[in-house]
Amino acid sequence: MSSEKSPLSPRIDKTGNIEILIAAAECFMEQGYHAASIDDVARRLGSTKGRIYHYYRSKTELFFDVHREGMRRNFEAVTPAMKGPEPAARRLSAMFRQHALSMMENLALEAVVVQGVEMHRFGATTPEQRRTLAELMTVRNDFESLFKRVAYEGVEDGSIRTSDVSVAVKVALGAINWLSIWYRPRPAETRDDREILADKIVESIMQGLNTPR
Amino acid sequence: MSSEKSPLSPRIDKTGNIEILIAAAECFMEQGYHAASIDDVARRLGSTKGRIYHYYRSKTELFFDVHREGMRRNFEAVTPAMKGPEPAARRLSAMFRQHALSMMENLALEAVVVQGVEMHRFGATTPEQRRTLAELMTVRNDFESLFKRVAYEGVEDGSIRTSDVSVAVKVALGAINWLSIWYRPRPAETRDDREILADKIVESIMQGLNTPR
DNA sequence: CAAAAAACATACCAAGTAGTATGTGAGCGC
DNA sequence: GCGCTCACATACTACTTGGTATGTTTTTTG
Repeated sequence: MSSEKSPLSPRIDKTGNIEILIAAAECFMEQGYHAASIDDVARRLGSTKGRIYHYYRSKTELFFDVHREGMRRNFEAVTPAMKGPEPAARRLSAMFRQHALSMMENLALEAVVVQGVEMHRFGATTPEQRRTLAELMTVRNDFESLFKRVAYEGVEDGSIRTSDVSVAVKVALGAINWLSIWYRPRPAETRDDREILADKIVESIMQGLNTPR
Repeated sequence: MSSEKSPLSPRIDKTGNIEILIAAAECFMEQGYHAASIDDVARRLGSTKGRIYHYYRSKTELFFDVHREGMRRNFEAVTPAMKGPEPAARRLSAMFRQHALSMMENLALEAVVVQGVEMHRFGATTPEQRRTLAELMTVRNDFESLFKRVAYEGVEDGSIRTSDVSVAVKVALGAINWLSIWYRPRPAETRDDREILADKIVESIMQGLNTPR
């Protein structure tokens, strides 16, 4: 489920590879992809380049795998909430909520996802990298489509009203993704705190700012 | 109004300097700050490094000035809409609308603004750079405060209702800033097209997705 | 328990890039 | 028309950094 053929050692979930992904994500988040060196990532791991290049053939592939893992967790968080007997607006709310929580709890990974794959359009040289790039952008589109589908259901069952579903979904997802910019966990933060914040965000997205009546 | 003491030649608005800022913004947007080289920016200008380093002492300062110019245009777009006799909700809508239009019409500059100043926390070495950095983050806060202020007015005059003004504003601004990620002008796009899109975005922000009655 | 493979560490290099030092031609005051 | 400054272009350097080639140690396998 993780990815296609692994050209090197078994990628994700062997044991230590997730550590590499997290460390890389943190470096990429703090300094940006290009500014963060492989040595920085290794230093954060308390090891050296050798370890990283043992599992990843290039920095680009490392970035791609961070992106993949971030998106994987997004799907994992959201998909359970999208099916059910409730009206679509309810399910959509739940999806937004789960996505917001996923953003907060996988901050580094999701910050890298937000930083985006588009920037690598220039740098991607090998055909394999280009294929991977296209694949990742497809995944991002699929994720957005999840929300669009449920939103369209809501328009049909009358639980949602908007003049443009596509724009409305982009607005909502943008609001949530923006968490990676301003949200930073406070020292002693509990799960409840995050749920409260997520609820407020969902309220803003679903109800808007206007006085309802 | 642009900035304090200019250590080199008169920065903005001399004539050609704005060209440098735009070219730099486009490069930074496409490749990211670190991946874009000064030579890339110069090439886009049809000149060489010499021209850039004649006006800017370092790449970092160039980035800072791009950021400044982007924020300046944001203020320019939004401030006229914030005062007036209308209820605060109306004025806030107008501010959002203007901000969205500004994002679309200064896409490269604003993409750099969105890319963020935070990433330079690590790289900033000289004390002057650190001071500039703090200044720019203050400007960003001030910009957000503009919206918060009007939103609070709306809560008081009853035209706005939300459980947390601060979160609601962050949600709304995130939705608009997210434009820099997905919005790309179509080949033959008119001002009207952009206004239509801006209106849809504002509608989503103000009314939300839920069916109103 | 021997041997092979996995899991790293070390040492090194070639390429790209920020920044500098210096040259140069065009305009402009006098 | 002479010097002086502005507005760049050219040539060069010092340093960073992605990637590789090669050890070395631990684990697995037969």
